[in-house]
Amino acid sequence: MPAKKDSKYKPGKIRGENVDTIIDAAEVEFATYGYRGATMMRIAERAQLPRPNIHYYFANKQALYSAILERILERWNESFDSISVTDDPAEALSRYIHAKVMLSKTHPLSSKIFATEIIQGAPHLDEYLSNQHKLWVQQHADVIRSWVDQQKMDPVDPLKLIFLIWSSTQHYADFDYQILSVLERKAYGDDYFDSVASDLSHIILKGCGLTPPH
Amino acid sequence: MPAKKDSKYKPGKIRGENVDTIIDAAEVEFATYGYRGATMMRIAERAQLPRPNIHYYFANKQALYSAILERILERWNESFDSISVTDDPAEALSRYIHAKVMLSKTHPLSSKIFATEIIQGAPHLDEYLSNQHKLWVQQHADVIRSWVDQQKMDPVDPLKLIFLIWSSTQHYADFDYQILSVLERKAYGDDYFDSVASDLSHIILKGCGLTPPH
DNA sequence: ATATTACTTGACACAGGAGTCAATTTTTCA
DNA sequence: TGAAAAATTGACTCCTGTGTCAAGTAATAT
Repeated sequence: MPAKKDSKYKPGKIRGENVDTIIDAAEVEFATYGYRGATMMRIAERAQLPRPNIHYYFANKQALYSAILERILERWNESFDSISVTDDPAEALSRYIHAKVMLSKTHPLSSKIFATEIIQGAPHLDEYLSNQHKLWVQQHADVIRSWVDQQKMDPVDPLKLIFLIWSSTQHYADFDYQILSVLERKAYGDDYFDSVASDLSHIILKGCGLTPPH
Repeated sequence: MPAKKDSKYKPGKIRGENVDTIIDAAEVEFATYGYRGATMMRIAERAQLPRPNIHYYFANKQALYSAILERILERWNESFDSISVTDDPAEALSRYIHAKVMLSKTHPLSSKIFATEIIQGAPHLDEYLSNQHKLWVQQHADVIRSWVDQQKMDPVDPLKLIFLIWSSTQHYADFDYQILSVLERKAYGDDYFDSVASDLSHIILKGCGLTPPH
């Protein structure tokens, strides 16, 4: 186990850099092969480090994977200011959709790792799903329900609306290969995600009886 | 290589049964661990057959996986009657959404395997994506475009509408663990998928300026 | 009944991958 | 500059998983 506690020596500039390099390499690997399919060997190659060096920073594959999941969940939490009962639904939903689409743009690997994890039964996210995550959903569903009660929008099922937003926005990160194949492109264009956000907002908001802001 | 050509002996009742058992077992395994993470050993255990027996029917892991992908694509193709320019958009889209939701209900494992395959870069579906699949999408996008041109619906981007329908419907198969965790259930209720189909239809059709049929 | 083919299965060889360790080099700071 | 901690890395062990093979048993057709 590498140093982490009190020591009169610098805990690490090198450490920080290497940890980042390793995590970046591992994200690609885990997104491409899933947890079981990923190998420490390929992660080491991608990071351009000898394999034992990876084990110097992360005791084992599981620890490395956990570190990555943690980083993903942190980002998720940071990225979303909560919505509230007094918000304008059109405004709030539109912003949320935009934020989710931008996450797909900026962190597609995170989205893929998370998606794979869920598809495969969330073996490493059980606890998160049934605690933090469930709470988040319930709170936000409550807000949507209150908007419905205030007749600010059509009587849609709040959970299904949340699932609709998640699925349609994450799709552009998770299924990028399929989409790019259809588009006959190698990569998304510069402002493709902007158009996705605005098109999705249009359909979803209008579908809920709301008028997209400005 | 097992017999397949002319032989005066029965090619196999036993064969048929075993192949089915193996494929069923393998679907669970591939959906749960992805191609690389899956092991022939666990597939054999699930199928309750000795491992070499699996190799008697499928030369190797790749062959078994290919057989499964093929079966999935066949089902996909069977399940969808094409839509056409003269169809009523509301009718046609609503039917398509319903059909896709029902595929999520009846074949969640197929959906997960397909999703994982795409997320990981479609290494085994390259050819399908850039041929058959691309054609299908282009044809259907053309129909939607013609509906737009005929002013039968709002001027939505046909591709983004197709992606929206795919993502929102497949989500209930692929992300079942997440959804069930939020719903605090062990499995979907009997008519949950019906409500999904109708709620999604409502939002998406209305979002495109259409009125849901009946 | 028997020859022929289909199917079964234990035992093996081999490769890939995880994790360890000890010896060494580099960095740090007093 | 030198002692201590951090970081690197080659070499090793052990395990899991794939695919093969040969010797067997069961099914089938004449």
